[in-house]
Amino acid sequence: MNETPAGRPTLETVARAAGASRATVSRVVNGSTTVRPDVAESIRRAIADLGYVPNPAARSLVTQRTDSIALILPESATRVFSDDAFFPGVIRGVGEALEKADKQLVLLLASTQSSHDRILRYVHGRTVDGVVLASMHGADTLPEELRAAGVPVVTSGRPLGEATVPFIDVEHASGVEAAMNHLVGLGRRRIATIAGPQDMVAGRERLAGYLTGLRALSGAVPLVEEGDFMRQSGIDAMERLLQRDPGIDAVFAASDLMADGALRTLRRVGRRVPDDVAVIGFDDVEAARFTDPPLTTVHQPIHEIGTRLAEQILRLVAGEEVEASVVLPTRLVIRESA
Amino acid sequence: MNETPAGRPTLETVARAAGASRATVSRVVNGSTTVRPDVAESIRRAIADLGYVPNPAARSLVTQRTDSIALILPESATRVFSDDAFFPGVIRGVGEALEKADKQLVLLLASTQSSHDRILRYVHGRTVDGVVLASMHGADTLPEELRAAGVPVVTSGRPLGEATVPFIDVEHASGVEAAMNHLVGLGRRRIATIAGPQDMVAGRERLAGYLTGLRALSGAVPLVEEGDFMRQSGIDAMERLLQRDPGIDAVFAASDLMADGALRTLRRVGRRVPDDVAVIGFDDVEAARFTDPPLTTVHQPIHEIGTRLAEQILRLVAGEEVEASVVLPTRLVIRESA
DNA sequence: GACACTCGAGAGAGCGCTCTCACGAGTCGC
DNA sequence: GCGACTCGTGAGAGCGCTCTCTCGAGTGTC
Repeated sequence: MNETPAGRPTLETVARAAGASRATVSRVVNGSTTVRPDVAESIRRAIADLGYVPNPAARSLVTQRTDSIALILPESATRVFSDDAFFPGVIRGVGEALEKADKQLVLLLASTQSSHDRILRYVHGRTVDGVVLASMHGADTLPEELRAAGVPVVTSGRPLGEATVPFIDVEHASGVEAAMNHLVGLGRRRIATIAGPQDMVAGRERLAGYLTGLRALSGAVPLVEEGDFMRQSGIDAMERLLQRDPGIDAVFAASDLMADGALRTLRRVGRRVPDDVAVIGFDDVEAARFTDPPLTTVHQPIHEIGTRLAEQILRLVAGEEVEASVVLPTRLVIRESA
Repeated sequence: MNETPAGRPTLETVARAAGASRATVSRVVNGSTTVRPDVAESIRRAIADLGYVPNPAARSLVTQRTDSIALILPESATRVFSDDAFFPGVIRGVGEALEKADKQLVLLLASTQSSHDRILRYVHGRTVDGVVLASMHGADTLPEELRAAGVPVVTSGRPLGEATVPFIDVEHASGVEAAMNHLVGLGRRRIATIAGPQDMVAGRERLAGYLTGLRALSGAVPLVEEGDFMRQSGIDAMERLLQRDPGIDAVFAASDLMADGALRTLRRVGRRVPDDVAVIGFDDVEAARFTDPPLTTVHQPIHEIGTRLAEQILRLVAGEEVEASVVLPTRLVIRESA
C-alpha cells in the first residue's frame, strides 16, 4: 500500500503518488492558493493516504525559522519552582498562547551555573526563534547577552537596572498601596511587612509600596523583615517581627506563601487573625483561598502574564514593534485575613 | 575581521578561515580524534574567533536526530498544574537529567482536545527523539498511538489497561498499607478514605491499599468518598464522610491537597487533629510540612520519578533495552496529623 | 488572427551539515 | 628501495524542504 516501504514519506513520495511536482505539493502543504482545486485535492488525498508530515528540520534549514520559542527559567526561579504556583501558572499561560499560534515551547531550566553558557550556545544556534525570560534577579546579564546575540527577547518582570529589552510586569506598588489603605481603613496602626528579596524588582517595589502606604499614618515607623518569598521564610520573619514589636496589629507579606507562613506563626503564638493581627499577602495563588483564615491578598493576573509574554514574543519574532513595557493591573482581593 | 559580514558563520566559513576542509572542521566539532593536533587547534581557534555554532536543523536533517525530548502533560495534568507540586517537581527532575545529557526539553501542554492531533503530528514530524508522557487517565490512547508511530515512549504512572510502553511508577498500595497499619496501631477503628479519581491508576491503587489495610481490622466497613486530588474536593469529601459517619476517628486521603482540605473541614466543625481524627495524606509535597497540624503522609520520590523518566527515555532513544517498568518505593513520613 | 498578458505548474538551486569514499603522504618490512 | 599498509584529509553526494525562475497554456483585446 505504501510506495516507499522504507522510512517516512517525503515531499517527493507524495508528489509521485499524486502525479505532481515537489513544488506543487509544497504549495499545497503551505496553503498557497495558486493551485488548481482538483490538483490540490488529489495532493491532499495522497498526503492523507501516505501519512505525510513535513520534516521540520529540512524546512527550518531553508526558512531560517524553527517555530519554537524558548522559555528560560533561571536558577532563582527553579529554586521556588516546586512550591510556588507562580511559574507553573506562567508556563501554562505561555504554553496555551503558543499552542494557538502553532509554535512550540522549549523549556530551558537554568538550574546550574554552567547552563548559562549552554543557553547562550543554544540560542546562538538559532534553535528557537525567540526567548521568553522569566528573569528575576537583578544581577542577571542574560537579557542583555541575548539581545546582543540578536535574538528577540521578552522578560517577565522589569529588570533591576535599565531595561534593555521589552518586559511584562504588574503594578506592584499600587497594589500594595491599596492593601495598605485597606489596613489603615480597618484602623490598624502598627503595620509591619515581610519583604521579598531586595535583589529582585518584585521584592523592591512591593517594599516601596509598603513604605508609601505607611505615610498615610503620621508618625508610623516602618517595621521590615526580609524573606525569600517562600513559606518557611514567612514563618521565621513573623517571629522576628513579633519579637521586635509585640504590638503589631497588621502585616503585609510580599507573597502569599510568606503570608501563609506568617499565619502559621501567629496561630502558634495564639494571635487571632484578623482580630489581633490582620494579614495581607501578594499573588493570589490558588492556595490563598485555602489558608486559615482565607487570605486577603493582592491579585496579580498570573495566567495573563504568560499569555502576554507569548503575545509579545510572537510579535517580535514576526518582525513587528512592541511596547517597551506592558504593566498589568493588580487588585486587592478581600477575604477573611484582613 | 569577519570574513562573512552577512549572517552567521557556517562550517564553510570556519574551514576557509582555518585553511582546512569542511569535513575536517566537522570532525573537530564532533570530537573526532583522527585530526592532527595542530590542525585541530587552529580550527578550534577559528571557531572561537568567528563565534561559530553548528546549525542544529542542518545537523538533524542528516543525522535524523534532534537531541530533544518531549514531555507531554495531558489535559488532566494541566488542570491541576497550577495547584499541585507534583508536575512541577517531575518537570524539574526530567529537565535536570536531560540537561546533563545535553538534550533539550520540549514541553507539550495538551490543554485542549485538539492538541491530541497536534501532538501526534508533532511527533510524527520527528521533531523530538523521544517522548515522556505524564499520562494519568486510563482512557488515554496516546501512549499506544505514539508507540505505533515508532517513537520511543516512557510514561509516568502505570497505564490503566495493559501496559504497552515502559513506565515509571511508585508503590502506591504498599505505601497506603503502611499508613493504614500506622492508623490501626494508633488504635483507630473507624477509618475512612478520600479516594482519588477511579479512572487513574494512582486513584485506584491507593484505594486498593486502603481496602487491604482495612482487613487488619475485623468487622471494619469501608467508608469511601471520591475526590479529584485537589483541595476543594477534599473539603467536600470530608463533609460527606462526617455526615455518613460522625464517629470517624481517622481518614486517609489519596493526596496531600485533599488531606489539607479534610483538615480544613475538620477544623471548621471543631474536630481536633489528631486527637479526635487522625489524618494521613499521600505525596509529601512541600506544603505538607506546613499544614496545621503538619501532615503525616506517604512520601513518593517526585524528583526521582522525573530523573528516572529522563534516564529511561534516553536509553530508549540510544537504542538500548529498558525494563518494562520501574517501581519506586514509597514510605510513611510521620508528622503530627497522625 | 496575432499579440500581450495572466496564471498554474515544474525544474533546479541551495539551505548547512554529516559521512562515505578516495587519495596522497608517510611508515614499515623484507 | 619497493610494495603494502596506515593515517589524516578532501571531494562530493545527499538529507527534505522552499523558493525563484521559467515555461506553457489559456484568456482577452483590437
